[in-house]
Formats: sequence, structure tokens, C-alpha cells
Amino acid sequence: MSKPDAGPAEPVRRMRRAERREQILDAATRAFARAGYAATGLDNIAAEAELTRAMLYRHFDSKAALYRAVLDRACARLAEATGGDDYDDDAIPALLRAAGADPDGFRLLFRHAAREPDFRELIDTITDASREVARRNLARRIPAGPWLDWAANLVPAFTLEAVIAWLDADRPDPEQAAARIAAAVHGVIAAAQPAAQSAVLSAGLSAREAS
Amino acid sequence: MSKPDAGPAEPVRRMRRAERREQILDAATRAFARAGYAATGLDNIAAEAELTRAMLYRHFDSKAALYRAVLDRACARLAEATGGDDYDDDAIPALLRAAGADPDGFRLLFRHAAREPDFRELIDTITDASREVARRNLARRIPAGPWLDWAANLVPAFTLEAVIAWLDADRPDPEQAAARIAAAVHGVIAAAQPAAQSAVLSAGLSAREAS
DNA sequence: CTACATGTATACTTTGCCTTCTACAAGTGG
DNA sequence: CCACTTGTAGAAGGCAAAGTATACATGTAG
Repeated sequence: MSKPDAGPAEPVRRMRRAERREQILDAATRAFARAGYAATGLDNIAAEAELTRAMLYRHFDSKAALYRAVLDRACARLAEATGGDDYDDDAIPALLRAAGADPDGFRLLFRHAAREPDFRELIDTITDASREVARRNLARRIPAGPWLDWAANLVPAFTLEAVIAWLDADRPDPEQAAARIAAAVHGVIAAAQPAAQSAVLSAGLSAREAS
Repeated sequence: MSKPDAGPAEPVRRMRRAERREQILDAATRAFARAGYAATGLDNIAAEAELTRAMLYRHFDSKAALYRAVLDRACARLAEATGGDDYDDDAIPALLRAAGADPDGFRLLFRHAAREPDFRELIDTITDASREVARRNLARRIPAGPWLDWAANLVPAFTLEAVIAWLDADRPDPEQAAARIAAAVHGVIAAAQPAAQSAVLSAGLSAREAS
């Protein structure tokens, strides 16, 4: 009934400390990305890393510390991949590169961590910055008021949704994706402008009739 | 040191069972909407409802049962307010009405419940339906393939983001909001079409130059 | 008046999961 | 060979939050 012991049964991969740490962070990122902090047990992470729970504690003080390390790394990678906080023509391609390079981390940050009260602070710096950048850019075309607030919240949120949808669609053609997302963002901005009533709205109506 | 007992000190609101149940659901919706299922304790809910924890158990068997009741009610209200699953000119105004009538429930459903493994089934019927409706409509303009998948995921997600952003911006002018969201959706759809390379992209470029 | 539904208050039990501890095995560098 | 690191396996502790129990108070309907 016991295992026939097929050969040496995998001689247990040993790694040096730093290497193992990274491997644990990889596994933890995958595990947390599936269900978020609360719904992910250390057992899940240990299984994902193919290690015992005890080993996790030789690298991290607590579940919360591990999670912070995961989020910090994801944030750092994102910050590095996207460069500065400015919004230029490379912003969307950079975002796609970042998401493509670390899809689990990307999803974890924006689908889960952003909603978790105990950890949202870690990424609020990012989201706050994007909102402010968006607000500054939009302020040239939209008068201060509720619609500016609306657009300044919506544009970054939409961009992230578009990137995640691109990940979910198996990341087709990054260049084309960047162009499409940029165009879509533009459509959203156009709809947020005061002129929307005449120009864009009527375009929307005629297009809807055509459908 | 004890309270000076300022008068009758509120004679304790008594309610009939059904009425109290609804009031608990209201309070629980608010509480859960702040932090989601895991991060919200029964004490938070009891405090929000101005009741003791014990009373919650006279109306609901467990925390999970209470949460399900909350989500079920929010789903039911949403389904009722939006009518059928079809997408017509009234779809977006209906969504705005629904969100405005039950903002906490709306946010709870789409910001938290949609990400919670144990409960996402409850609203997956809704999100799956929207995605399929979007896919059918988009299939007329976008050939089957990854970009259709992308757009079919993105359009409903964007619409929800736009509605939530509208809630966050203190719900300015519902009619104008509907028009702007419809126009924005159109911009997104246009960007998802194959023609995007020529028409919309160049529009995006020229607009970017103008900024 | 009486019975019951509604409510408070608080102490207690249970449970799940994080966290710690102990014992042992095996690869690696000096 | 020896010290050290990396690893397994599993038991046991601890704590926060869910869930249960009991005693008592008070409107309200029959």
C-alpha cells in the first residue's frame, strides 16, 4: 500500500537562502493572487512553494510580513518597469510590459491588495499618484467639478482594467494592445469633456443605431 | 463616574421580526461594503445595526448565512432595477438607478464579493451574463479572437467602474452620467475594433498632440 | 394578566489558523 | 570529519473571532 518508491524520489531541491527566498515570494505571489490575503492559508503557500510551513517561518516572521514582502516586491517591480510618475506616450506600453513581466503580482496588487484595509496603504501611493497625474492632465480640458473628479478616478481605473483584461486574453500583441488601450482611454476622456453632449454623444447615438 | 442617565436614555427601538431583519441587512450591507467578508467582524455589524451580537443569531444562522442574505438581496434589487438581461438604450440609466438606489450593495457586489472565492458564484451569474451579452453585441463588429475576448471582458468591467466612479463623485446628474458613460463605452468599443489602427488611433494621436 | 416576542448583557465554548517547538535527515564547505 | 545550513515531519501552543448559553428586562397581543 505504501509508495513503491520509484527511484530516488526527487532528492529534495536545496537552495541557498536568497534564492529560496525569491522562490517563496514567487509561490506566495501566485497563491495570494488567487484569493487575496485572508482567504489564503500558509498551507496553500507552502504547497505552492513545495515546502513545509516551518520553512516559511525561517524566511519570514509572519504571514503579514510575507504578504508585505510580496507586495513590496510587486510594487518595486512595477515602479521600476514604469519609470517615473509622468504620463507620456510610453506610459501604457510600460504598464503592459510590467504586467506581462509579473502578471500575478500585477493582478494581486490591483484586484486584491487595493481592497484590503490592512494593506491598501502600500499601493495607495501608486493609485493616488496616478489619479493626480490624470487629474492634472484632464484639468486642461475639463473644468473643475464633479466630472473632473469622475474622470480622474475613472481613467486610471479603466487603464488597469484594460491591462488586466489583456492579461486574461492571453496577452495578444503588446504593441497593438497599447494602441488600442490608448485609443480607448481617449474615448473615455472625450466622453468626460463638456463637449460630450454635442459631439461624442451624437456619435454614440448614431453608432448605436447602426448596431 | 457612571452615566448621569440623561432622561429615559432612548427607550430601545423595538421592531417586528421582518422589519428588524431588513434593518440588520441594511447595516450589514454598509459594514461589509467597507472591508468585505473576512475583514468584517460580527461585532462591526452589531455595532452598525446598534444591536448585540446575540440578536444577529436570532435572525441568521451564521456569518456566512448573513452575508449570503445580504448578497442575495443586493443581487435581487439589481436584477429588478435593471430588468432583463438585454442591453438596450435603457441599460446604463437602469444601472445608474440601481446603483443610486443601493450604493452600498452595489459597491459590495462588485468591489468585494466578486473577488471572494466562497461567494463569487452568487454574482458570477450576473457578470457571466453581462459578458455574454457584450460578446454577442461586439461580435457584429469584432472578429472572433483574442480582441473579442478582451473587449467582451472589458466593456462590462469598464461600465461598472464608471458607475462606481459616479457614485464616488457624489452622483452628479444621472442623465448626463448615462450619456457620458454610453459615449465612453462607445469609445472603448471603437478602440477594440480592427479599424482602430487607422481611424481611432490617429484620432488618439492628434488629440494627444493637442494636449 | 399572561404569554410571547423582542431585546440587553455577559460569560462560556469551539474552531480555525497562525505560530512555535522539537526531533531528525541530508547536502555542503572548510 | 565536523560544523553549519537547508530541509522534513508533526505535535503542541495561543489567540482572535465565530458561535452558544443563560439570566433577565420590557413592550405588545390575545
